[in-house]
Amino acid sequence: MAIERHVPVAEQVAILLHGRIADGTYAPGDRLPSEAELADELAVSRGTVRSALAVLATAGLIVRRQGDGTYVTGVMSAERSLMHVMWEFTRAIELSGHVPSIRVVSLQQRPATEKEAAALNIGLGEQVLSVLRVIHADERPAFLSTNVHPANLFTQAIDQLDGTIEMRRFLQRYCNREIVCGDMDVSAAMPSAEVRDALSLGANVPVLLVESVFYDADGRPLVLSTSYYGGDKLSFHDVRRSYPWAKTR
Amino acid sequence: MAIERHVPVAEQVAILLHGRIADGTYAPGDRLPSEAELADELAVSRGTVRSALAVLATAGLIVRRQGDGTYVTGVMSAERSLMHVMWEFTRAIELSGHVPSIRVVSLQQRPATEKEAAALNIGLGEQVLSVLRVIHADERPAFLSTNVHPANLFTQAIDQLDGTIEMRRFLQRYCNREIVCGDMDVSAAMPSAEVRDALSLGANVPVLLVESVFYDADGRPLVLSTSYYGGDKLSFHDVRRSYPWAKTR
DNA sequence: TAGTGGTCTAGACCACTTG
DNA sequence: AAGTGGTCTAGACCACTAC
Repeated sequence: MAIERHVPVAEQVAILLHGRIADGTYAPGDRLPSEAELADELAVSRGTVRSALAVLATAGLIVRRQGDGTYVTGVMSAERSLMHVMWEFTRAIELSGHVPSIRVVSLQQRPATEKEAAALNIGLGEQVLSVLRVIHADERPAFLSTNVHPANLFTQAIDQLDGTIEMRRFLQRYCNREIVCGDMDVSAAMPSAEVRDALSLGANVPVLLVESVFYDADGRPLVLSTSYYGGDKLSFHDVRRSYPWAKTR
Repeated sequence: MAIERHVPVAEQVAILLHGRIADGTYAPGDRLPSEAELADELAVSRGTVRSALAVLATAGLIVRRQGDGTYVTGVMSAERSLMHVMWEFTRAIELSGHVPSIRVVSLQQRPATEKEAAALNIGLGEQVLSVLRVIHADERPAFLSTNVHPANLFTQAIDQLDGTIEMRRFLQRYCNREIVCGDMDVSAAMPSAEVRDALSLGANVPVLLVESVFYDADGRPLVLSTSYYGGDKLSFHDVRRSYPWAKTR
């Protein structure tokens, strides 16, 4: 028998409301029913409705105005931060209207370099799993990406691993770990000959270089990722996350 | 008599706990008192304590583990997203250990171009306020930035505006608007002669180009910002914001 | 098993916007 | 004045972890 997963009520409410926005029951510009009405209709407490609405508001799907009401914005994507782009290349490519595919160049286990050991918080020379891939958009190479994981996260033999799945799912499936945050460096660079080749670029075309370390909820490094992007630009949406009380005087 | 600002209890609790973490009362690695103990000590409800802790957890200052406890992480900066970097250049420069300064190149009012009108959701040819600035780090130019605002946000005469203050404060002070989210494009580019000059760059050095539109809580565009960054790399920290239920199956 | 954080409820009052 | 979202409370039960 499958594990019975307890699904929080607020989550179910959020999914339900998300569905109503997605299918146009609540269309962009519409005002949603009040918290009290929703609580009444769904037979849950007002606090539960508020939790669900807070999720949708944070995602940008709705806007809430005290004394007025809750309105549908028309924004539908909740996963457009730069971090999401970097850990879910294919979704980012889909969102921009192209067809993604992942090709594995190499997948190997080897000792960590000094830089990798420092970033992943492991001993120098400890084993790492290194995955080099090219992510295509409509059969044209877009990203050249190297993911380096601490090998001790994995229990499977290396030839059991499927390198064509997205980094985040890869970590979920094989390590049962969830990416929660990341430190990222973005810079402009002239590509080396290898990178230029892999991305089929002309001469004298700069690329974006994104170097990231992603962590789980406990702050453990899961992956050091180095990605070159040869396309036009990376687009994303960001929402404020500073302290609400951090007013500028 | 000054306006009496009502300060939510949860916010006061968050500030208090933030202070205890900052001053080492709760040191990195320490376990915080339980929610019940904090609620008891501060004479507030457990829900209020939870709200405060949620803010600190989102900022990354603490980690919470069900059945175990709440722990201090050692991470102190809550404002390191790329969006914050782009709207608070000087803070980003400070965080990287340098001394920032802002120099205004020009500040003028003129009709909007087609691109500006589209981005700012105003009519073509409506007036905009355009601010061109160079942001220095330790007397070396780091960013060349143009901010274009809808002129109708401003009531002051143009010569009353102080262009040396940060964009976010600028909007707060003169328009009473708060930046809440933004759409951003990041790309690598070869700088034009003017940009190369302004940033004192050598030949054949690529720059980062960040084009952003920032919005207030109601989705109104406040500014179209175009920034060139001539330094090594932009570093920032990002926290997951996808739907908690958006599990990858 | 005791104690932690996670969720939900029902009710109250406040701040704000709209008519 | 009526109705909205924003905040806070007190209490309950559950899921999980450490001992």
